[in-house]
This record gives sequence, structure tokens and C-alpha cells, in this order.
Amino acid sequence: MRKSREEAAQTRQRIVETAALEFRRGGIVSTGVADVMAAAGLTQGGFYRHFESKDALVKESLANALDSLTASIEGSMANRPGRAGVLAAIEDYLSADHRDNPSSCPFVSFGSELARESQSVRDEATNGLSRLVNALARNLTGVSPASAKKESLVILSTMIGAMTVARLVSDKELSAALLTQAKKSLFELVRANSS
Amino acid sequence: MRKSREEAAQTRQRIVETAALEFRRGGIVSTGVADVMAAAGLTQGGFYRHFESKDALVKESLANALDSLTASIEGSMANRPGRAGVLAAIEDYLSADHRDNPSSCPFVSFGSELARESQSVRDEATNGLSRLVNALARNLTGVSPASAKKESLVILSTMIGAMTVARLVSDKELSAALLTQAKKSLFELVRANSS
DNA sequence: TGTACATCAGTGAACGCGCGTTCACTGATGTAC
DNA sequence: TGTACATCAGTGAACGCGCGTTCACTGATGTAC
Repeated sequence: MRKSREEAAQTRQRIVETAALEFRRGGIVSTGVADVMAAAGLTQGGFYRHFESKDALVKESLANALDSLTASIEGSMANRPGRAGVLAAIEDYLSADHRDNPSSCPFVSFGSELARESQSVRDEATNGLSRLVNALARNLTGVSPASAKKESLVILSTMIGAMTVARLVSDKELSAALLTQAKKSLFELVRANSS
Repeated sequence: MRKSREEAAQTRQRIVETAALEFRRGGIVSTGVADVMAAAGLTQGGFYRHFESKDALVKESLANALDSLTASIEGSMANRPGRAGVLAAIEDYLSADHRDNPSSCPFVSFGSELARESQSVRDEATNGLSRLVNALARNLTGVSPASAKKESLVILSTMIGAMTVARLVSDKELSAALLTQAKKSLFELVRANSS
């Protein structure tokens, strides 16, 4: 039954990535350790060979999900210099595709649950948010770095809020309007601050 | 043991109001029926004399919380005509007091959980959001009613997103900056659209 | 108006179930000589 | 290089516990005459 060290490391990574998806899909509290392990093709008993607790998995999978999100936003900005890159990132983030995709922004998937998580999980969320802020700020040209970071905070707040509400409302038109109006408003903000 | 009809109706109302607070404090999934009943000074067995299921209580308490929020925002706008009222509502909503108060906006307290709730709960959330949108739009003078509603969607998205993230980050300065920058940005938005 | 009975708000214990975590076990991997 | 043994990744069952819901019961309230 014992697997090689390399296989074990791969298994561990698979659990983290599976958890990053499952927690976003079903929420942190509602998704059990057994759910994650089953989704990773394992039985629950083996979980504690890799992690100290569910909390430790939440922390690691959150870091993983936030890295994915940052990479995704950097992908949207790639080859689009300065503020054009930010416009593209906003466009992609606030798309209907992103809304309907469960493997998306962890702040949207379980943002209100994070406020009730452990200190270490909230620290991880804070670090991940800072990475996002920096990624956006790098493309917010024409203002000081400090101003670019402040502008990033507003952009992220609006994107996360609009997407959170667009996900929960049961009216499709209202949901689409939330994304459209947030997009339009952020476009104006990003363009206005460039001059 | 039996209580009069009037007393029973008061008990029911007390359960709804207690639940509206407890669900915001602890989240929907993590707060049990027994928790709510105990907080209301009752034992869990009596719950089903008043409600068909936990889902029915979630729905009613959500409506109650959203009514409170709308009343609170209308209170901020009272005696401040037009856009000045909206500025006051934004100021109050994005305050540190509001962030540190668990009995606040349900979209912040359990917004990401709502996306996974039943259709009827999401319908209630949608109706409540529309009431909020209308309350704000009434004070957004100088533009058409349709434009005022669209502007309200952006204001609410930014307020909800900023507050959600401000609640979850463990860095106090970052949390304060999120509220401050969102406030500043929305003030500019509300003032710009008035002309 | 008074009385006999039905109703039902609320209690407290129990139901089946799933949770996070623990543990005995298996057998392939890793290590010591 | 080969062998004997220790290690440990993963399994499957069990632990105590809390969940949403049900139910028998109590006794004050409501109703019918």
C-alpha cells in the first residue's frame, strides 16, 4: 500500500488542488474532508498523513486558489500594456462565464465565510489579496505606486461585490445588469485616472 | 404549557429576529436551529410549531434583516435631500462601526452562502436587493430613474465588496484602506453623476 | 356563565446522519548492514 | 549487491459530537354546549 515519496508528494498536491476547487464549489463549512478526499479519488482516512487538520487544508487550498486567480488576472493583462491590461482583466473577471464557473474567485465563493475562519486562514487571504493588489497596481500607470494600490482596492472591491451579488440573485436580468454596470463604472474609473 | 395566540405570535417574531441576528453573526450553515432557539430563550423542540424547516426560517429572517438594512439606509438619508442623502448612507455603511458590528448587511455576513441557498431564499434576497436599489435610486436625482437604478447597482456592489473584504482581511490598515478608498471613489461617482 | 373537552405552544429526549478526527491494519517503499 | 527490517501512504471502520427533524408528553388556552 505504501507509495513512494514522489507519489505521496503528488497525492498531497492533488488534495490541495481538489480542495481549492471543492471549497469554491460548495463553500468551506459545507464541504467536508471526506468530500475533498473522495473528489481526489482517495478515502478520508489518509487525509491526516498529509495535513494536520481541515483548517490546514483550507489555508493551503486558499493560497492555491488565490495564486490561480492572480495568474488568471495576469494572463488577462499579458501583452496589454498599462491600463489597457487592467480593462481586459476587469472585462474577463466580470464576465457571465466567470460568474457561472464555480472554480473562480475565492473571495466571491466564500468571502463571507473567510471572516469567520482562523487567524492563519485570514492571514493567507490577506497575503493573497495583497498579491492581487500588486498585480493590478503594476499596470495602473500614470499615477504614483501608492495611488495605484489605492485604485486597485476600489477595483477589487467593486468586482468582488458585483460578482458576489450577481451570483446570489435569482433574476437573470438583474444579475447581468450588476456585472454590466460594475464593468462600465470601473472602465470609467480606470480611464479617468490615467490622465 | 400552552401559550395564548398572541404570545405565540410574539414568540414566532422573536425567533425570526433572533435568527436574523444569529445567522448574520455566525453564517447560515454554521448556525443551527438549536442555536437560534437557545438565543431566543427556547428549546429546539418547539421550533417546528412555528416553521416548516430551517430553510423557511432562513427565508423569513433574511427578509427581516434586509428590511432592517433598508430602514437603516433610509434613516441615513432622512432629512438629507437627493444625493446628499446617498453620500450619508455610503458614509454610514462603509464605517468601521458597521464593519465591526455583526448585525449588519446580510449580503456581507453571508453573501457567498446565499448563492448556495434554496430558490425561495435567493428569491427573497433578490426582492430585498431590489428594495435597496429603489431606496437609493429615489435619492439619486439629476438623472433618469433607469440611470439612477443602474448607479445604485454600482454603489451597492462596491459597498458590499469593500465591506466583505474589509471584514475578512487580518490587517487593520488594509481593512481601513478598503473602506476609505471605496468611500472616496463612491463619493466621486455620486457627485460626478449629479451634474 | 359554567363546565367538559379539544387544541396546541413549548419541553426534553430521541431519530438517523454526516462531521472532523483517530486508529488498527496492509503491504510496498526506504534503509541499514 | 542482497537481505532483513522499519517506515509510512493509504484503507476502512470507528470515535464522540452536533446537525435537522420527529415525537410523546404537559398543561394552559380556546371552544362547544
